[in-house]
Amino acid sequence: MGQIQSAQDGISAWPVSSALDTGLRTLRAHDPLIFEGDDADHLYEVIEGVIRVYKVFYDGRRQIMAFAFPGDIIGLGQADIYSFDCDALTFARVRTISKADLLRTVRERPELGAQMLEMASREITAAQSLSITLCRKSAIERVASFLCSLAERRRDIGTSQTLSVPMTRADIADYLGLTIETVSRNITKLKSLDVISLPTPGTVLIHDMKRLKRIGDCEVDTRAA
Amino acid sequence: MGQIQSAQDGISAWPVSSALDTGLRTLRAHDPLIFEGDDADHLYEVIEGVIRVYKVFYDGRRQIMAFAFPGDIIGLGQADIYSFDCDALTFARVRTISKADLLRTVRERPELGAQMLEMASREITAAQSLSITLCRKSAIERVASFLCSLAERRRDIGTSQTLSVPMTRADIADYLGLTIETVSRNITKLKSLDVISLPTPGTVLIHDMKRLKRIGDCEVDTRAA
DNA sequence: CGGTGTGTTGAGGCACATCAAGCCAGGTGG
DNA sequence: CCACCTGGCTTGATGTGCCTCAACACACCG
Repeated sequence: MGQIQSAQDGISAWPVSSALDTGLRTLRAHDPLIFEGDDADHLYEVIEGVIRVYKVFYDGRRQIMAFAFPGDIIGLGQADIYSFDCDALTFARVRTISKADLLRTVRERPELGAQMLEMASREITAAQSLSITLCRKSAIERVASFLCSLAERRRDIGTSQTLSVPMTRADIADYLGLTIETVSRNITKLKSLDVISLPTPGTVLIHDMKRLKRIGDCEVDTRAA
Repeated sequence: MGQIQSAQDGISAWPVSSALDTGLRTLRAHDPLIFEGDDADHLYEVIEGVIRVYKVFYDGRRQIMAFAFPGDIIGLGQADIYSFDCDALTFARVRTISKADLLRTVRERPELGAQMLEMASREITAAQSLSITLCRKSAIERVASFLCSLAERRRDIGTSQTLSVPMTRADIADYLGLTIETVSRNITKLKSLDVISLPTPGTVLIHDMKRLKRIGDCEVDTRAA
């Protein structure tokens, strides 16, 4: 249970890995993958499961910077040492890619460099849109846009769909810059607005995708009861 | 007045531009450089002055995503069209770089691709740290870390230094996700803590760099009077 | 001289944090 | 079997940091 669909787009969305000597690694839930300060000599491509990328502060507060799903690459924005911690949210498999190998290969096949730049571009866009989410949006807008972005990763966009949400309220809170209580209250609010329901724990049923998206994009005034 | 030091590291920190057919463009304060939705066919390297990168929302609110200083590249994270607006904060000069030319050149000289990836990496790091600033920090911590990051761009880090701050309170507020009043109040608070002073408008004198940095890094409890 | 843009300061309100209590499911041990 | 604990989640009461609204100081300019 709680297991994310394995890469539905086939073996790997990222052609670089197929041109390289790569390894595989299997993680159980909560197994660590990267510690902040480690030598950043590898990239990781998520094959199955969900990986949690986060920073812990001196005072114990935690900012989750990303949930990495199958097809995502971890470590692109890292120079010599990693600036974050990283562990498995669920059972997961990742492909390990040596950065040294990768750079050598890119030298031989420049077109792969463009691919990597594109991946990096996407990561920049993601980080910037997270900035905006965290700064400009109200609590309910953050929760709504979080659910939307989960749904969008599942490709099959319709008006109604069920969504596996393997992360706890604490994970969501630390990703959205809220407390678990506020996350919980706003999920309840979305329920009472008939936009979603929770058939089982760890599952969200989206009734009205368009409305959820409008709320997440700040196009709805949700202050009324 | 209000003019930022021109690139003190010489002609260009970015070797790519020297290998390419590039153009130059001069902007007066408030001249636009990029409109959201434009074809993203160029990158821009700031030579002199400060460029403001921002998004405007349907409701008129504005999020400044970056202030670009000499040596910075604008447009790296953009696919086919720009997703932001961009104008000059001060008098500025930028080098225009055709993306098509650039890609062609990278194909011939793969080592430039690695350079670009590094630039992209830096941008990812910047965007992520902005996320954290916006989400985890109190108002005074945001203002302090903003001043610190301005000071760090000036390289010469000591315990005391004067800083040219060419942006208005509104710019700072829209960068930090605060209101102009809150920015003003917290600058006053930093003054009354004897960490900074304002010799003239547009100039900040940092008395205690270490303390400012500690505040910006959330290592100080500033709730007491 | 009034008009405009920028910055500062004060009073009050609101959204979210904090503190606290309780529900439910699952596990463990008597 | 029940008693008890634990972890995840929800809900309520209260506090607080920042926003909102408002007034004013100051420089610049036609």
